Amino acid sequence: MARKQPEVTAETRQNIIDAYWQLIMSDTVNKITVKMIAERAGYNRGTFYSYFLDIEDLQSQIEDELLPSEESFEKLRKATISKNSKEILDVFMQIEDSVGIKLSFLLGPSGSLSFQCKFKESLKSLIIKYLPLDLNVDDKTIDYKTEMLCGLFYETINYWYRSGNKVFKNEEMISLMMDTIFYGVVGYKFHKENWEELHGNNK
Amino acid sequence: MARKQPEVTAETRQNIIDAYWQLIMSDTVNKITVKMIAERAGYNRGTFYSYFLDIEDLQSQIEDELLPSEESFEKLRKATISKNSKEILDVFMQIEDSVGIKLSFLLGPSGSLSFQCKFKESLKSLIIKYLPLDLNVDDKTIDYKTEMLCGLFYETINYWYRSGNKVFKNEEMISLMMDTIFYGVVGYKFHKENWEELHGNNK
DNA sequence: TATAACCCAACAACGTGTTGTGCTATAATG
DNA sequence: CATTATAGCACAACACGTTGTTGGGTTATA
Repeated sequence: MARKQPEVTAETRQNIIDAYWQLIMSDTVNKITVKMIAERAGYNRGTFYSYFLDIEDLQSQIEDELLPSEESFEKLRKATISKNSKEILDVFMQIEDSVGIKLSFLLGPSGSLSFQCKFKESLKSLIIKYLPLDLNVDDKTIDYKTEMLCGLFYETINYWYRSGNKVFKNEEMISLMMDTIFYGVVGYKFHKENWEELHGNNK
Repeated sequence: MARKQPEVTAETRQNIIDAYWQLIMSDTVNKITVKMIAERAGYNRGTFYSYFLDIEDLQSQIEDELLPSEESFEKLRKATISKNSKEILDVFMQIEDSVGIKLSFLLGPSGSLSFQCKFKESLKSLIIKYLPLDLNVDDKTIDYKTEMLCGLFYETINYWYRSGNKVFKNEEMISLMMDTIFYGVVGYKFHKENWEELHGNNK
């Protein structure tokens, strides 16, 4: 538990956080200790406990700052209404240098499962809140559809970060995602030859 | 390191593994130690090290046994060719009681990130190997499309396990997934009103 | 009676979280 | 201006738990 509560500084706190980021993002380290964080930050080990309960506490604090915000999706809602596609991009591709690097790490294989779950949950609740539903759709399937829509957003964001923004331009990426959402994963021909014959062209 | 290599039994090994499963699946425990595993299995702590290098070694061994197998997708390939939809279901929904429970746990929020990555990778390589591509599609986008197809498979499997197979029947689930893959995430009406006007109905 | 499978006790090494004490630079006070 | 005071941190030590290893002992089976 934090020992002396008032005797803390925002600067020292950030120094400890930065040291933690350096350690988890250097793939040479797998098991991180409080001692390592304190040494990297240039503080005594006891100082760590003046700022955080333990490593898990530190981790959850820095993760919460990286979740998709309410404001960003408010921008999306206005963008879909005002038909400004440029603003749609900005929401998901606001890779503000250091922030984008941290995000792509946490979302990756060496990242944090808890963060990925929280990220998906935030995405889902924001999608439900801001993206209007077609009321003609079966209530039974809408939950599944929402899950898939969220999944496509999530995977696209992940792909965007993994590809290092090199493969597609912003406009191409968002266009490709929208096409996939609205028209399906075209490109695999087995459905035309088999699937429609299986169930009949009932769609 | 395992001390006495020949002096081991498959039965004892399985008992230790079962004890580990009991511990990680009981949400009352968050930090698992070798001592806890040994006590739960009914063995001395030293016996654990005769069978596994450490907990991480145990974990990776049991995870590899749960990855989607080559045979299961061979069944899928034959199914798509022979147009037997029943066999397609069996591939992804062969929830053999205990196996399904373990799978859904590892794929969940309290599961294993390393397993989820290995699971996705296996899924991806199998999809690339067995699902035929439409050669008319742009090479640049096919990587992204494959990623999204894999994501939809993954999310559907996850949804299937999370819902406890209660919401949809097997046939309904696979039909819903196929529809989503081929025709997109219908149900959200914002695309008809906004998206097509944004980019023109160029698809 | 020999061996396989396991138990038991002990070990050094390391990480954890806490505590008491002392240092030093900056700020407040008479 | 000299002096106290305090905020921020260093340092050392503590009890405790986990780790991986080792040497020796036990028991049932063949």
